[in-house]
Amino acid sequence: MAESKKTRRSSGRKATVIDVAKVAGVSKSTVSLVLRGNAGVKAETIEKVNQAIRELGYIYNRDAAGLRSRESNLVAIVANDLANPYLAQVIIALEGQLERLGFMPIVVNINESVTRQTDMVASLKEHNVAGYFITPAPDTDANWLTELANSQHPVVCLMRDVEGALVPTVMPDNRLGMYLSTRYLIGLGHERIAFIGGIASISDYQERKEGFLQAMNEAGLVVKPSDIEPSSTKRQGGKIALNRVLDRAPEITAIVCFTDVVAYGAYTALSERGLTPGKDIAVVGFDDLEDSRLMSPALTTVRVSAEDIGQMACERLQQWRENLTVPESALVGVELVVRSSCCSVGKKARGLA
Amino acid sequence: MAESKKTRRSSGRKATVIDVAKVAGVSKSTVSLVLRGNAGVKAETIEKVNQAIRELGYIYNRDAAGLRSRESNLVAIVANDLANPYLAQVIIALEGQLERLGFMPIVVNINESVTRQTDMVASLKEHNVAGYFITPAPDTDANWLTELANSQHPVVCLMRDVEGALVPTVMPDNRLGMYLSTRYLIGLGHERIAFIGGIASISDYQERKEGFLQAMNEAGLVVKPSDIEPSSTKRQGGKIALNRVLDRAPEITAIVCFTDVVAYGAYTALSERGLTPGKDIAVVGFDDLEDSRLMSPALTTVRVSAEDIGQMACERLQQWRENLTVPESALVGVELVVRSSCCSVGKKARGLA
DNA sequence: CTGAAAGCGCTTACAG
DNA sequence: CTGAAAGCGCTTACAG
Repeated sequence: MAESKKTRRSSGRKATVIDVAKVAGVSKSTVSLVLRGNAGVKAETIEKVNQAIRELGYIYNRDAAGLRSRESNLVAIVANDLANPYLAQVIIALEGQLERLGFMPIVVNINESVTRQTDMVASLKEHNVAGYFITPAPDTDANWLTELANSQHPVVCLMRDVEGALVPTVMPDNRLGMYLSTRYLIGLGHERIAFIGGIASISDYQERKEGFLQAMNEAGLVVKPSDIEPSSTKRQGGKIALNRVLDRAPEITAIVCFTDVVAYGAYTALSERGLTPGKDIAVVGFDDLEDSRLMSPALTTVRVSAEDIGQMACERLQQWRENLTVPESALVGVELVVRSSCCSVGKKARGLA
Repeated sequence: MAESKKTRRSSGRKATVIDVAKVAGVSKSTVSLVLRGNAGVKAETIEKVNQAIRELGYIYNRDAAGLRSRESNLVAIVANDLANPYLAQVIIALEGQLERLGFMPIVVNINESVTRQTDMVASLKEHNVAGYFITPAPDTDANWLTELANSQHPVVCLMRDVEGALVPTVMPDNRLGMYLSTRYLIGLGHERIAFIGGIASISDYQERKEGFLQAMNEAGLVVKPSDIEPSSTKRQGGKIALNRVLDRAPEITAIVCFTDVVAYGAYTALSERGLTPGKDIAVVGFDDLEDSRLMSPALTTVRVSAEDIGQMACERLQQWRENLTVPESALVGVELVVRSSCCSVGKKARGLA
């Protein structure tokens, strides 16, 4: 039995729909209906077909199916940086959603390079993917993105907005998140607060900075331009930025970090300066990575649910496919998670002591 | 001009090879030869064809091409855990290599689940990918893997070995790496050394443990079973494992960690215990992640070049495709990177003091 | 619910 | 180097 199966399988070419039809004793069309899960085929027939498929080791040929039907089950997740742990979480959330909808998610990494982004997307077009999720590379051309959406399939931007592009974006409420964390620090009595990390050419940086500035302005606190220090979003960037800012102004008592990873870098730099976060200086992050509650002290940060981002992004893809109408952008809610990395200061601290 | 282009593009169906042939004034066959980069077409003709392609906004249909030629430019990277930063580095290295070879790398995340692995690979088969790189999920069936390699396209395992599977594996010399780091600790005078982190059902865990035990045995040091504490490979796992091991035996003076991430968790736990790595206790990791030199103290660890893994894995894929012969497995070299997380102890420390 | 026929857009011999 | 023809393995109307 096992022997005969093996023989049949390895004998000659791969099985096709025709072979399956023969073995099942039905027509090609019927096999196709079963393969596509079409309603209205007798249960008994379905069973016969599936039996034949197993027997022959038949493998569905999606190249042929896609050529004829012009449809594809592939959805591309075009990721700007696979080494970014928050993005990894978003990808995982997206994958879960997409599979439930019957899509095959494939991720393509562009490493923050517009050139790679252009090349990879061109290849994906040739493969006729059903839709795109994309965290656009810095300096992505708005027209390029709009054309992708027009001429091809649904496109949803994640995490970053490309100004002028007619494409829905799903991203955290960056402004609100930073506003909340900054207000929290102000409430603890901090008056000289620095903002470190992030690359100025990306939309989320601008939004987070605005949230920070808004909170400061509302409290009547001035922000010196030199207290804002952009940097790479890697750990190393946080370390460098923190040192720059504290070298210039040791009187700073609180640090707002562009992301948790930047905050981790700040932790390192502080420790090398003999300063303890949560005691000598306050630090807040953004993202609430899994690791952040394991830092010591545990990092106070802004939580953005990767699950929510994945879900809202998928909803938009579906809406686009079904109604053929371009969905609205969406802001995902944020939440301040208070842990142990912030101390009180000044009158506030004395008052509490 | 811009106007006429637009009109042409949006008028009706997508351009095909036939349209390109008409505009270029050549035959379908010639267009195909140009598309496939076939040698032996006049430069002038190539230019005419490319001009027509641009003019029409022609998009190559890989479903049709794949159906006819049975070839594909897709190579799948089946990743067990996208949240693992070391794996992210390996993926990035692999992508670089694959693109130079003209492949389109797509990554598929299986989240350490055999079920997802089976499902995703089944889908990839339907898409007729040209080859597979795979970091097998725990409890992967050796026969399943062998069959994948037999019946389909080249398969190269990364990082983990599946015992009994007839598939080449490219992974670090785990045994040597741990042997080196343990010897180093022994050289610093440590006698009671714990090994923490890692999941026992995966090959790299066994190999790293063996390297550790070998060094201990050679030095005539006994290892209590309770000084070996497996755990998840996440940061949280390292934290828990460290606490378990030190709760049982506070006299332990050095910790060998399964990975750098586990070591990060150990750092957290130590700090909460009021212990400083590199002063009160020695810690070594494995992987040499980018972050490890930024920890404070900077982590002593075993470096494995992700670039080398990517390169050797690609070589094997190519060899398989070209010679139709299954390549040998390969061990990638390792290197001990001494930084500041290890202290001397006992006679050794006193001698130096 | 089933069958025979056409066709998706390429590539592949093969003849010129 | 080019052209006419066949065919890859499906899905899609359409007739029964």
